[in-house]
Amino acid sequence: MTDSRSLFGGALAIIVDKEQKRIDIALSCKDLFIAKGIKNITISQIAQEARVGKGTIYDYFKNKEDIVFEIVNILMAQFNATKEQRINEATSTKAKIKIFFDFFYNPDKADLREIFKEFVSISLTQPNSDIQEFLKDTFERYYGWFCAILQEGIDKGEIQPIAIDLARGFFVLGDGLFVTGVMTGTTHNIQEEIALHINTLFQLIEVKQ
Amino acid sequence: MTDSRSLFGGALAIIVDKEQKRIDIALSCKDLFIAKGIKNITISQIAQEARVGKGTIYDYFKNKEDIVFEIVNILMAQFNATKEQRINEATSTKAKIKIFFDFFYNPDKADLREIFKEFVSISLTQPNSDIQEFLKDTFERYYGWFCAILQEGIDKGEIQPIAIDLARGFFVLGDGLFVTGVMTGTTHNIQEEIALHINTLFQLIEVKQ
DNA sequence: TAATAAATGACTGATAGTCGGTCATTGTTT
DNA sequence: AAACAATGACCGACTATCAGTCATTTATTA
Repeated sequence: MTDSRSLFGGALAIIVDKEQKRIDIALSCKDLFIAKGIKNITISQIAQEARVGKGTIYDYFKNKEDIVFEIVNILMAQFNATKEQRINEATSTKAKIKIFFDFFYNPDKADLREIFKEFVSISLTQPNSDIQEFLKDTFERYYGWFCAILQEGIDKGEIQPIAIDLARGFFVLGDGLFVTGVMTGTTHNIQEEIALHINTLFQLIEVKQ
Repeated sequence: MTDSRSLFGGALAIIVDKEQKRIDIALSCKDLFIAKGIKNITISQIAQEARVGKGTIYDYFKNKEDIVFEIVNILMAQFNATKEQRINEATSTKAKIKIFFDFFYNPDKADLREIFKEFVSISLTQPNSDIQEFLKDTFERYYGWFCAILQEGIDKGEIQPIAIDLARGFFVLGDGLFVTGVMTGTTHNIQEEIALHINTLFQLIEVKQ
């Protein structure tokens, strides 16, 4: 844990990489959050799981919600790292879009979705400026990306220009299915539902040869 | 409060209409929930606002979340009561659909949305069987209704049959916009966004004369 | 040894939820 | 009509729990 040193002036004591330790603590209790949910964990349990004292948790996090935020940040960063590549591998616009939405159904991402669910719950009722900023950035980035995929499809002559006007509502499809899916307990066939919707929409917006 | 009596055997004491009192308590603290949010209210404050003792709250509700659930139930029932009429007043299918989504933008329903937001947050992470049932019923009912509106439009020759395949994704539009809107703090122009999406979609699914 | 950063867990204040007891109302008995 | 019995409604003091703080200890380096 004690690895990086202050470069300014003489460091007189242990200097830990605060950022790294924050990550270590967050990851060490990730499974606990996924298994039990934020409401059913205590800070003491978290501290125990992370092998640190209770007070130490507060040296690195504002509160429980802040830990969830960190976990989401870490997992999202990992997710984003591979996402671009996976989308680029697809050839058609339709395939790209399906992959674009795979966050919502990819079995490998079940953990991320579970934490994301907690995060959405927090974001709805107790957002802070960091969360707001994160959400806004993430949204804009993905939405811009989604529009770029559509535009590319238009430029290539695959889909009609009208697709751009559908972008916003289209983009929100995943969120809507996710939330209603979780709430009604019908998350099993989200992949099919997304596929059906995209296929149907493509019947309408595809450029006829 | 003391009105109905047990009909079986001799009733020996005051009998209050439990259902009505549950409603009275819920409504009396509705504004408190809207103003502060569930996290920032204590049961004591709620009891004070409702002019009852703290213990009495627990005679009628399991916990704070249960109160939010009751408020949502009440407001939704009021909302539903007028919804059918408002939709029937519209003539075209497109107009009906726009009204169908007005939950998400009608200024008169801001209170309902505020409570609904809390309710969604709760439903995501601490659902119980009552909540699950409520959500499932509500969902099925509205989805069935939405499909019926589309089908009617198809039967009338207003829109193409393909619209039915879009129903699920289309239906989820409001939820998606609502959640992302709240999370990114961009709830102001939901009405326009819904209108744009519907108009665009109608360009594609309308039956050309 | 002095200086400083990091870590800690006992402590505090707040609050959710419980429980034993009181009160109000009405049926029953005399 | 008075006394009593039975019961549901109501309540707030009490308990248990837990988030968050802070005085103290430990570790490291010069």
